[in-house]
Amino acid sequence: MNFISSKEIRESFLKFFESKNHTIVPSSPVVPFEDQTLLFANAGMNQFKDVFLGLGTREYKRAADTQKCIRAGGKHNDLEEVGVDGYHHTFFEMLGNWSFGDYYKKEAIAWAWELLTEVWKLPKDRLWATVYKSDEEALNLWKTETDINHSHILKFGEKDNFWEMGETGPCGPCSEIHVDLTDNGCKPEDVNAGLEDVIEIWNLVFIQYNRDEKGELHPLPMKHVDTGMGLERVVRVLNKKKSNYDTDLFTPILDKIGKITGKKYEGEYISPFNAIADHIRALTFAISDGAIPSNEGRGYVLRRILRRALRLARKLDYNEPMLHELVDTVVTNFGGVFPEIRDKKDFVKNVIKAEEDSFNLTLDRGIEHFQNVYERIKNNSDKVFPGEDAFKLYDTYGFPVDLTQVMARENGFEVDMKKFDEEMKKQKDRARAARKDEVILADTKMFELDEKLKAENPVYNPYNLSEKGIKTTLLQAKRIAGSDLEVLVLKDNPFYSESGGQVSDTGKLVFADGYELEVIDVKNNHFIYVKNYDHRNLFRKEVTAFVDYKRRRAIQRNHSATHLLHEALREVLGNHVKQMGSLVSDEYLRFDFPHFKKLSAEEIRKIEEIVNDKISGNIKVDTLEDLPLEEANNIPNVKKFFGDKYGSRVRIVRMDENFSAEFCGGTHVASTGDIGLFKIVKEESISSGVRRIFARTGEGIIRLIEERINDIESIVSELPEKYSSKFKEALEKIRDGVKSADYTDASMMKLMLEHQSNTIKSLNEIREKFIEEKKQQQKKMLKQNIGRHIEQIKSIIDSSETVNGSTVAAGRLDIQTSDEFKEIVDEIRKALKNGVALFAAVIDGKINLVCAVSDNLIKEKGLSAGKLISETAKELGGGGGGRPQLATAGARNVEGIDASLANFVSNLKLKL
RNA sequence: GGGGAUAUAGCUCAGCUGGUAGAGCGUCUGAAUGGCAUUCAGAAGGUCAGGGGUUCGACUCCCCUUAUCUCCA
Repeated sequence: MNFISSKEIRESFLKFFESKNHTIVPSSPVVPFEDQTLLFANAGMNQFKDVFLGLGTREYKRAADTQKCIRAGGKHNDLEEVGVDGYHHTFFEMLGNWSFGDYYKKEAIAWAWELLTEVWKLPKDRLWATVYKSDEEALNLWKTETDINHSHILKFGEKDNFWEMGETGPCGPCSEIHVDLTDNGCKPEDVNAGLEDVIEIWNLVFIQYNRDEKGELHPLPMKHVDTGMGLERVVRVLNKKKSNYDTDLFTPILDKIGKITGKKYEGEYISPFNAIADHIRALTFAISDGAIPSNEGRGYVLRRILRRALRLARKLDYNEPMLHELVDTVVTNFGGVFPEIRDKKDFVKNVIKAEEDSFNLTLDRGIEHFQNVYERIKNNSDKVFPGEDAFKLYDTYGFPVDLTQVMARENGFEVDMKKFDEEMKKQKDRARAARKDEVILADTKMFELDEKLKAENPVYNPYNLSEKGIKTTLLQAKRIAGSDLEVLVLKDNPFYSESGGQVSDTGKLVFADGYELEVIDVKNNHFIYVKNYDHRNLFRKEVTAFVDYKRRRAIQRNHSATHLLHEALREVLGNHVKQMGSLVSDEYLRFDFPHFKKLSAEEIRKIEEIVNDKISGNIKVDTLEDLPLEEANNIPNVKKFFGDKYGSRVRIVRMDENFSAEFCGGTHVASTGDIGLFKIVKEESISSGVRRIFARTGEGIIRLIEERINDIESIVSELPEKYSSKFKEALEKIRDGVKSADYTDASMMKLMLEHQSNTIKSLNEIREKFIEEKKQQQKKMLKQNIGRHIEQIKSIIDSSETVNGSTVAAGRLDIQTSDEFKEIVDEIRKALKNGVALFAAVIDGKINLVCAVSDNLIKEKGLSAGKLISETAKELGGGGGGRPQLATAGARNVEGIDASLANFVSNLKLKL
């Protein structure tokens, strides 16, 4: 058989199913932001999960695709295995075809056979089929629909041939196709035996049951087909290679690794080469789809993959960052099928380079810690590097244990790996135990419409808002146990319910008899929270619902501004910018997106300029209601949100056809001019690689100005009169200006903000100058005072008695602050050549004591300042200590000072 | 979600069982040299991350918060 490229194989698969009336769909992102239960896309069916669960539908009944998948860390794949053999991967492509309630086993089996044997020309006598032990239907179809050797159809049990999505949910029997690559042909018992030469290449799953909580199976009204075939494996089989890495999916990357490191792809180098080639594919695809290496969740999986690749690069004697250099090769080879990696190329390289640098830093720190441990143990005769220390290096400082082993061996030591593994097990047990304690509190049933309510057809329509309110009736009222909150359901609900980052509306309900209830929150479209409901019977009573109109309009300004900001960010920073989180309230808007460095002042200025230009253009905001999903997807540059699921019909909000279009269920201004001024007030990092922007619009700008005035006032109030007077005047003017300001006048707002910024700037300069002046003054004072104290100390010492040639000095010092007291402590020893001195000072009503003893007396008489001072301190109701030369203490009994000082002198005389 | 670690001068970090906050590099000043590299002498520079507690006294011990690093899930 001649060489067939991976590109041809991928294309022929899709073409084959297209000819069988399948819709070819793009791969879903490998990073499933909308599915919290899944770290990475790990099978082709992920994007159709909602269909199988009966929650969603598609425009088509047959589909085929090649799906980007990542399996790392979980049950399916141990990261440490990748590269060692020829068929484990972190990243791979899964070819698949699906039927949603359309064709079933017969076609699935016939077509699979046709593709494998007629299109790809695999020898029929080398193929084996397996079916679920009781699935006679599939067994017979293999016999009637294909010309497979009947002795090559085998039955297996649950483990191999029954597929389940989870503990409950859709499931069914499957039928696998295995290929025999042995030299002389295999026997039936070799299938599913884990042999390298007899491998499964295609799994056909027939979803026909739903498993309930009791574990019982119920037939599904709609039966589905879900198949999966690993591209890497197929390419290897069709090209008769021993290893997946010997295919054109990997060889260009392996060549590039060889070029960079100068090593040949042979012998002990094969496994690191393979692993690096595998890992760079995973990293490139995952980062392109929006994941970023970090210390938790999927980001952490990426970090581990990247660090493993770097560790293995060291086995190729290459210690420099090199992974980012491989991105180009990946993009050249896969950018045609997956254009997203081409678009994000530079971003991916930057992220990888940054992470490589950060790992090098971690390694440097780890080496230091290794040295510390080694210094401690180097003279040990057993030459064992303790497992606890190796674990600590790994656990706390991220230093890979294999590097510890290498470094230990270089010094003739061996790491105690048994102990290391024990520590690791403890760590895992801890994490697992903590997981069990989790309690799920969410009472979701509270916010679902029951059958009775559904029959009433309650309407959720927050879009056509009027200040006059809307008349409707009350369908339900339920108290939340243990609270003063009541949950109401209206026939028509005009209150927006939190979604897509936009906060819920507030407002009030007014009943015909004048009874009013305040609306404080809305959940799941229909459920309205009110406070202090007095339990009168309101069932089916007429009510007028008033949304807090002013607040809603402020929210809408921020929401529309968020859309403009999103597109402006993409224009200024690049198209890797995606919404990772968003909050739209009446006060401000918040927007999170992936970006690897701080935004510069210039970038922020540009972004604001673009948004404000669009505002001053007063562009009409279009809402396309109830658009078919497919049509919506075709809108150029349309943005979807993570965290939202879309049905077959969607809502699009568009501002300027060439600028911004987003899937969005939120409410917006009529035209952009209503927004007023847009101003970014803060830009920060919330985790590595993720930035957060806070911005304000419209009335929020006025609030911003007012907040700033308060800031300025508090600064001014700290300043002395000579600096503050002119600012006080300016403040009054601004306050007056704000009162009469019109927030829709964007240029006026802009002027006010600029003027204010300048004021704050010059104010801060003056403040710093003032603080510096004050500080210098205090220092000068301190010096002067200390000079005085030293004089006092000297005079006390000079006028003290001497006993046997040694001075015995004691006295009170006139010191007010503990700073000054600290400063004079070592001056005492300087002034005291031969003798003992004890000084006391009362600071803040407490006694501070210091005692000094000259060196000769410590040696000759065994005196200790620490002991002496603690005796005196005890007398005075305190304690203290220190070294023999010098000690300090504190006490409370101020009246006793003079007596204790006298006592001290007379006691000492006896000792000298 | 759970565990470990770190936060001290502009930078890199010491600081023991509570009792005088330090080093190296950098900065500034001065000296040596025709200039630079360099050498020597001196100086400035600290809310010991923030907040609470224990204590006569906390950089040090305890608790909380924040930020960063790291491992496990």
